[in-house]
Amino acid sequence: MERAERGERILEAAGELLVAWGYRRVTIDEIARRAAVGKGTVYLHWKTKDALLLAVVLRAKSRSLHAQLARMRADPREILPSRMMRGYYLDFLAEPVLRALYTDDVDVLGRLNDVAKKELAELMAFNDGILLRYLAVLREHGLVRTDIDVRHQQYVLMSTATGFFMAEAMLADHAPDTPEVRADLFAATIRSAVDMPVEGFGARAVGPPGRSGAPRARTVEEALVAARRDVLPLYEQAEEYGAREMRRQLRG
Amino acid sequence: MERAERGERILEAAGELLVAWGYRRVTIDEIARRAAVGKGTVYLHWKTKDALLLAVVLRAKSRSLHAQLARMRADPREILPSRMMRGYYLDFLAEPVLRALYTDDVDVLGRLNDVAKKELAELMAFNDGILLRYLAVLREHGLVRTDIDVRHQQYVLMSTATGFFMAEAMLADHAPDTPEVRADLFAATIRSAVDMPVEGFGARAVGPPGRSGAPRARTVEEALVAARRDVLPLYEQAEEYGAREMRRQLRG
DNA sequence: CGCGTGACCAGTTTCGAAATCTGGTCACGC
DNA sequence: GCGTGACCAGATTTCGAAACTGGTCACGCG
Repeated sequence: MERAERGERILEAAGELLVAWGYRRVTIDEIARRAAVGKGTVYLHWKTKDALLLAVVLRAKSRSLHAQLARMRADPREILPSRMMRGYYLDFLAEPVLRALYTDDVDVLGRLNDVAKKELAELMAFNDGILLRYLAVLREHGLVRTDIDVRHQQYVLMSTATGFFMAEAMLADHAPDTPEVRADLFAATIRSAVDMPVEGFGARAVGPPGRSGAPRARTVEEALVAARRDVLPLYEQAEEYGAREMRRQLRG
Repeated sequence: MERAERGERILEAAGELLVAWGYRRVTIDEIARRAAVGKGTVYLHWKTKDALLLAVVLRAKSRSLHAQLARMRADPREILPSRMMRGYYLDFLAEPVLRALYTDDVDVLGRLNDVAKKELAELMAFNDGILLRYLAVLREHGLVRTDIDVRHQQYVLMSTATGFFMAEAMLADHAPDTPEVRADLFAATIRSAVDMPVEGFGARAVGPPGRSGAPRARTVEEALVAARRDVLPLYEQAEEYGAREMRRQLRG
């Protein structure tokens, strides 16, 4: 049990340094000093520096994913794109590592070696796939607009998210002061652009005819619960992928 | 007439080089060579290198603004945020200088001297003000949603635009292939998030009670034409500002 | 006389080699 | 057997010298 706790301390120290100094300036020596272990010990846990810092990022992402899952389990409405992205956005702001990843992106990602870059690219491709399947599921259940091609819808989602994330750094001056307000604006944008509008329908009838035999839900609430059954496994899969990837970077 | 044509050639050469090499690598010597004038001649036209390159950017922006105005004069619907941003986006993609400004932004803007930075910051602040007044005008005429604070609405507009602009560089892989499709997705996003929804209303009744004595328009068409009367001067003002700024950078 | 020019200057950037630092290893010893 | 830090090769930083570049201006051509 000594071992795991030590690894944890190393990850913690690496995370702090990554946020405070940026990738370029972080040194293994300093990480070891902060974690109060010998330098060699760091290499008993991770193959390379990149593997360690990748693990830091993966852990932050995994935490965010975990929170996401908890929210969705607690309230099926959280599977709606607007709600989901709202949560993601707030987690992103609260998690310094993830924020640094976007704010400093050149600094943080520019110096990764090719292996780590490939891992990260794979992770993003994987997440891309998950997002696409997620949108397809919601479409089946009449929970997102169907007047746009799924891939286009995904592009809209990604672009808008990129915009609000980048705005944190670029439009900092003119931005509404509280993260919650910004999150709400982001959510409202996604809701009107991606979520299936329900108000107009009296929140009763849902969406278009579900293809491929998905049973037609009567109320939005029912559709949400039904869709959640299909969405949760996707997120669990994403979580699993991250965990597996993190394990792959370990020694032993 | 010799003079103006010469200045034009210099601007042209500077623009080409800016796009091809990025700000850092552009040299006055090379600009002069390409424009087939002596180096000193460049300084007969502009006070400094930064003034010249700022002029290149301002001219590109001015061209975009000019096209915008032409579109709005031709069709009042072009004043709607979704339409306006769509045009802006396409111009942006078509104008290499503007595109380079976003793609390379660190490279292009990072090296400007303090004076040029201040000018640019002022320009952006000015445009910010214009955008705000533009939204206020449209609101008066019931052409944009009123369920959001104007400043928040502006933030949504800027963030979303930032996202679609950055996506050009960041999401290049997964992006729909034609600029027009991307422009349409952008426009659709803005439309649903910012434009006043009209379909549901049968495109007849318009918006909320106009305050401050603006006469209540009966149809969307009428509202558009009325709003255009107030919007055009704003854009002309922006154009004027750019022209003035450009003149300020000249010799004599 | 006036406009365009390129040699010229000062300040900045680039270059290159020496010096320093850092990721990663491994023989040691607790 | 696990943790450690001295150690090594390769990468990065440093720093003075060399090269370049923005900007000026005395010249001379028309």
